[in-house]
Formats: sequence, structure tokens, C-alpha cells
Amino acid sequence: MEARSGCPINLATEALGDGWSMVLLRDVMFGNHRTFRSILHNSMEGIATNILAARLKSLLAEGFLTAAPDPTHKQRTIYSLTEKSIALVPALIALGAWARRFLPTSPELSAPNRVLAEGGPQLQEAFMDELREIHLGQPYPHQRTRPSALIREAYEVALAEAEEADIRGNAEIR
Amino acid sequence: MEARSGCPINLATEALGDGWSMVLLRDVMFGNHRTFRSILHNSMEGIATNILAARLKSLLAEGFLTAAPDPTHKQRTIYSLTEKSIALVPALIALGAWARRFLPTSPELSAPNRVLAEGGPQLQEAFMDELREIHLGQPYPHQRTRPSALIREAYEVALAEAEEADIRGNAEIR
DNA sequence: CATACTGATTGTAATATGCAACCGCTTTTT
DNA sequence: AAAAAGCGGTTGCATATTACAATCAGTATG
Repeated sequence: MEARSGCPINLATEALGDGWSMVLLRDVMFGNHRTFRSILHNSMEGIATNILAARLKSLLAEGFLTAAPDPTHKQRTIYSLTEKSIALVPALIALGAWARRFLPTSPELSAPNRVLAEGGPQLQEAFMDELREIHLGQPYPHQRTRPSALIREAYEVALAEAEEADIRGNAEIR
Repeated sequence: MEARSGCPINLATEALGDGWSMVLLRDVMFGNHRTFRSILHNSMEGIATNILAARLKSLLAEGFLTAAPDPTHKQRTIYSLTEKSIALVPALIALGAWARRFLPTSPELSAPNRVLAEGGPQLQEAFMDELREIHLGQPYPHQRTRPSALIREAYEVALAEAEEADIRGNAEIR
């Protein structure tokens, strides 16, 4: 396909400007869902199988993902991020930080973004290094606690708080 | 419309995940095109009038833009950015920086993004303050050179270099 | 041997996008 | 005063994309 223009924003829009690409990259990146079924069943937004198949195909074609067979399961494909998609992390974090400020995001689902946004460039770089380890097989070059552990912890705290608030809310109703 | 989920990335995708919204915001933001015809005629990507009308309508409805009549021209509408869209600047810059690295961007059209990305958070904040002055009527709170001047200059330098290279290229062909 | 899981494909309906022509009104030019 | 150009769109039609539901053949598992 011919590009509409050579403007960075336009090319980024042409590559990612649809209703699913960024959401799927998020699932692989932050949810560590790396197979068709894993993405499908954990999709908060309820993607259909044909759309998922089509999107995965185009993300492969555009170099955002690579596919490899699972040695333990003959027709399972494991998808991996590439440097191209890992390099999107700062942009996704910036976009998420904006969304937290201006859109009705839920506290639990915002927790990962909040941690990474507040952690600044250093934490984001460490998270990207972690992704490079998981998806590209590059050794993790830090001694520090892994960002993914911080993210998981923050998510669980936010989830517990949400449940507690829910219980209190129900108690008031009763 | 009901949101698919409360995840920041998903909500951002629902708001901006189409082929035109970000490109139009770019035109208003970096190109200072603020009327229907100005956007239409300066659109590098060649948007159609019905699409432009539909997008402007939805950007208004979602609070990315506001509309005001032009006192000097009875049926001209002037569109302004809102704090919501101005706050997108860091995300757009991060996305553009990614695109410059991984997509075939043109040097001239990349110049604005390069300046703002290399200028860091300080320059980005100053640029946002400039947008707040232009679109929200807030006084520009800095003494420093306006970021828009730096951007314009970088664009013109890049354009001149591109033309020079073009001339050299033609000379070689002859 | 039955059941469920794997990554899909197919059919159909709804929605979005792209293209070109057209519209009523206003401002500028001749 | 008449014509031309500019203004923000709308309308109709063709094509492309997306959504939803059902289905499929090839593994693995109990």
C-alpha cells in the first residue's frame, strides 16, 4: 500500500490507527498473552476470532510481531514482540497517561500505566529491557527489581482496593 | 456509545483509533490550520469533505476541539484546541519519534517532531503553553524564544536541504 | 474413544470510508 | 451589477472494513 504522506504522525496512524492493533500489542506487552487463545480469552474488549486472526496477520506482516511454533503443542503458535513494537512502550505509556487524565479509566486497569508513567524514563527502559529478555532472548541487564513485579503488585493492590470499596458499597445498600 | 473496557490504552484507541483523528489534530496543532477549508486544502493526505465534516463533528462532540464563528467572515468557523487535545502533545511527540525510527518518514515533515522530541519535556511544555495562548487565550508565560519559531526554522532548513539534494540528484542524472 | 482445545475460515449483516457532484450562502473581483 | 471564488458543509453511490455466529480439521487429553 502506498503511504498517504511521509509525516511521522500520519505513518504512525496508518500503521496503528485502527480499533485493535494497539490493544493487541498491549495484551502481548503488558498481559504477556502470547497465543491466539490466550489473547482471545483474556481480551477485556471481546475481540472476534476472525478479527484477531486478521490483526495478528497484519501485525506479523508489518513487523510488530514474530511467530514461532510451540515445541510442546504442535499447532500452537507463540507470538513475540519485536524491537519495533518494544520501542512503542514510551508512546503507549504517554498515551495511557493522557487517557487516565481525560477519559473514564478504571483504577485497576490503570495501575500498570500509572506505575510506568510515574517511574519515569528509567523504569520504562528497564521494562523494555525485560520485554527484550522475554521476547528477544536478550539477557536482562539490571540488578534491580523487575518492573513487571512492581506492575503486578500495583495491579493487585488496586484490585483489592476496588473490591473493598465494592463490599462497603454493598453494605451501605443492604 | 458504551466503552469496551476501562483500560487507558483501549479508551485512547476508542477515542483516536481511526485513520484521521490524530492527523487532523496534528494539522490544527502543528500546522495552525483552524478552518474547514484551511485543513482541507493543506491536508497532505487528501481528506474528502464528507470525512472531514464527520471527523470535525466527532472531535467537537468528544471535546478535542471547540468551534467559534469568525467575526470577519460570516460563515467561517474557527476551530480551537482544548486542554484535552493540547495534553496529547507529549503522546503525539513520542509516537512521532517512534515513527521516525521505524517508518519511512520524510526528513522535512519529520523536522517539527525532531525538534520537539530532542528539546525534551521543557520545550514540549513551552509548546503546549504556546498552544494554550493561541487556542485558549491564556498568556504565554515564558520569556524564551517560542518553540513554534524553532520548529518553523528547522522545517525550512530541512526543506532547503531536501531541495539542494534534489538539485544535486538531478545534476547527476543529466 | 470421546471430549475439549488449537488456530483459524466462512457466511452474512452492519458500519465506515472514499469519491464525486452538488448546495445555499457570503465575500471578492471585474 | 454581474460573475467568480470562497465558505462549510450534504447527498448519493460504490467499495472496504468490521462485527457476530457458526463451523472446521488437526491435535492433545482423560
